[in-house]
Amino acid sequence: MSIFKERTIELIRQALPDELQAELDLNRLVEVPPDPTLGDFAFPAFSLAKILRKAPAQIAQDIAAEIEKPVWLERVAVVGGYVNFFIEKGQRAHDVLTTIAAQKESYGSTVQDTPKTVVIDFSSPNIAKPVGVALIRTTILGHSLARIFSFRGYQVERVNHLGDWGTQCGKWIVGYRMWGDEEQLRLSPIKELFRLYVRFHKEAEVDPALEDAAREAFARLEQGDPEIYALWERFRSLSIEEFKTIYARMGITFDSYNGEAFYEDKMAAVVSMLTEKGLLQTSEGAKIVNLDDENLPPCLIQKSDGATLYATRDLAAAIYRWHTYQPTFVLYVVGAPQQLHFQQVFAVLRKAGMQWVDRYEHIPFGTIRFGDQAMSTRRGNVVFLEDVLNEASARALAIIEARNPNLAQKEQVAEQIGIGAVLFRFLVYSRMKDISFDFASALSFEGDTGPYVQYTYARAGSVLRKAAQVECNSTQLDYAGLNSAEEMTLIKELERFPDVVEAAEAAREPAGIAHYLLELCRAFNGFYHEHRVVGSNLEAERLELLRATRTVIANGLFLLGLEAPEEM
RNA sequence: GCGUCUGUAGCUCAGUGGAUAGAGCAACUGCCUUCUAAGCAGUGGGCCGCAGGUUCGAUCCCUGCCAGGCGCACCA
Repeated sequence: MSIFKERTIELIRQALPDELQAELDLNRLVEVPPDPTLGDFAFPAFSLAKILRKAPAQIAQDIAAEIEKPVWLERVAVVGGYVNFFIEKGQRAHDVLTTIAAQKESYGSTVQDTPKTVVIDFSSPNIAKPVGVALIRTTILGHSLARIFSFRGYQVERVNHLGDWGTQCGKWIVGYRMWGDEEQLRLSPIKELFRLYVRFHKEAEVDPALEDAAREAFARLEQGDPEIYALWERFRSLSIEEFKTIYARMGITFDSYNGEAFYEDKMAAVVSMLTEKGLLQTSEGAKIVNLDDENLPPCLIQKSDGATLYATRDLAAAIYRWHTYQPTFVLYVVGAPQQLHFQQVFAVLRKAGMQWVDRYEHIPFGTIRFGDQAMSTRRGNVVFLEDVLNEASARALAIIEARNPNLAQKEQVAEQIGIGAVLFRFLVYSRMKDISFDFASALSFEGDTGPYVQYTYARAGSVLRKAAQVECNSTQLDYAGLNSAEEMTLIKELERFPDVVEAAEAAREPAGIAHYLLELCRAFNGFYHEHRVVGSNLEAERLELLRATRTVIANGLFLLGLEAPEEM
């Protein structure tokens, strides 16, 4: 928790009647007043009125009278039913800035005595389909969540549950044999496989026999036909290689690429386990688990032709992950349309007596639209992640050429900014919101954007470089001097970063960190505009403020998966 | 029909059981001989979808309704 909120809560607790000290959730009750002139923290006494049978204003008076003022507290004021706390400014500046200076890249992080494991299943592309914008959201969200949980002291296992099995594999095998372009496959495997996928569906509309051919090809793959298997394996590894290069541009790595093919030989065990527990029923020729008592539609386990299904694979994966990782949490970062699917899978496991499924969570997110149409892979109506990144990077480079043509390593910085803009754009919305994708807003570098945050970081760094060339006029730090409105606003923002990280973990929601960074940067830029650093009589203290701001921006950007360029 | 998510400024979105509801974009106006103007400051702009209820207090919690998205058996 942030430094002074914690101290204020402790102070209030001691001032309360004994019987209330334990039961009140002060962390929830204590708030920051809407106007800083009212105080730094406030305790509303209204909720105690009924319990104590006294007027809120009287209770507030009583609490204020009980408080023994520590050195860090400037004063306490009672306004109506509120007890308002004013923190001593110099003390606050000192404690916040020295804490950040000491903790640096670990400021805001948590150490766990015995590290708990969290498995995060994200990105998980279907390798026969392209990395469209829909896939961007799970990839970016999952990556950020992985960093947040890691920062919060968890051992994180990043799992890419590849869609590398199923009848669509038969489609690319058939497609490749009929229209495949070997050259293109080497150059750009994902786009070539995508082209085959789209063409397959187009041709299959007039020639339904293609569907049969695909089914047959997949059946032969399952039987281990060496020629077909070699083809599949080649497509798979080419696709993974290309994914890895895109992931690398975004700083993403995985601990496992075990996907659907990996679980293929673990399906029979799931079916027999469900049979043994008497959960499997036959309905219309298919094997199902009835979930009436959970108020859910039945979960389909096996098709009438004997083939297993999506749910079966997820059951196998869930069981495997439990035994492999003994996780505290398993997070599935998968779109909101699949909420029912996960409810069903989790319900089946619960019925099978696997109580550990309570640790499993679906982390849903809203749909991405392009214009007013939903993405449709089959129609080829997609935007490639790679093209978005390339475009973003190119636009960033153009801006650098126009504004800062002498910048060193322009291409690298442009990549950081362009990709930063895309990542930030996708993280700044609450994950449940549907978002409408358009290049104009995704590639905007002004206002509430990643580049704005990166720019603020670079700008502060520029002042530090400038200061290094100037004689420092003060060695004795006097934090009490940092008492202007702009400085206090900035210090308060810096102070609350640990709370923001904690909330982001609890809600599985990186958007809070993105919004926090925007506010932090606004606070910094307000300060920057109003106060001179280099050559001022508070130079040393303000440099500390700059360093702390840069530390927190860097930590926050890291949690979102963005780079923090030194210069831009 | 059932379930679920969303509904806040012209647009895109924050926000919280509490004291006057906030940003960005767009529009208009200022600010670069001074540490990066990818910036800062200002102006205008709101039945917080509608109606009840709980509460000292609701934009926030509950119920109903309206609008939109998504899902609901052999795809994943």
